[in-house]
Amino acid sequence: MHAMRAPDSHLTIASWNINSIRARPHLVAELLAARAVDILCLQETKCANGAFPRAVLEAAGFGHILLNGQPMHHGVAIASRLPLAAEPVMDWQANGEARHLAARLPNGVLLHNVYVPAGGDIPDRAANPKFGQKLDFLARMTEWSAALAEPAILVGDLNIAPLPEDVWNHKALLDVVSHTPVEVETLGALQASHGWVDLGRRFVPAPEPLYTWWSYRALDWAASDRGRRLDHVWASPAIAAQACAVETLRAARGWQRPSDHVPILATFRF
DNA sequence: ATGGTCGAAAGTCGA
Repeated sequence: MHAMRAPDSHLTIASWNINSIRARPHLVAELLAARAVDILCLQETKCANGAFPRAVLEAAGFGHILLNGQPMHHGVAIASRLPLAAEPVMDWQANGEARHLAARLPNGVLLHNVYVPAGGDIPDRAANPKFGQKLDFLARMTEWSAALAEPAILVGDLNIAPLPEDVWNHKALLDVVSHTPVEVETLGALQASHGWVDLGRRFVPAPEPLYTWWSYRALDWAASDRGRRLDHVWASPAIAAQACAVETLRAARGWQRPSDHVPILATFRF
């Protein structure tokens, strides 16, 4: 008989673009009932802080909640079973959009929750300012990342599927925003700036297809399976060494009134 | 085939 670690030595962090928390509190409850999550990072909450439905999280034991929301668009949140200490919030576009939250966990680890701009439909700066704003957001984030002084975990909707196997058809999506070469290169520079380890791909290596998002516009998302891996969990090398599992919860795309994104869960031995 | 579906909001716009 060999020794086993106590359950409380494991910590599971989930990241999920919920596409409006007020429209989908039932999904949060379903996730927290289905999986042993300790910390839940949400993106696209789409509500002001005062309108955030805290009760659904508190009822599930997530009494520690950090919010960076705004009316209508964007918005991020971190909800936790464990106490969190708020850390400075970044505004990489300097335009007030709520796209970042940071928290220090009880064990001292820093957690960053990010919602990268989608970038519009046309992959050209001149024709589509949103595309340039997306690249600029990532460039400023890269400067920040390069200067980080301590190990961290970075999760969120990065709105880029970097690998050929991160999309349902690499060639067909080369000129589709989220998978263009310039976006992949820009995300690669961000990753390299800190040596971030892509935990999704550490546990499901390419060329296995891996997706976290399926369009609402598909007649049958599961049958066509035209997905993209837009949601990520990254960690500094020292923290990545403590990761023991990653799961993308594909089934959540089929839940009632689903988000178009599914949760990605990472478990660490801390 | 330039569609198709969502949410927020009450116009369309962004995703």
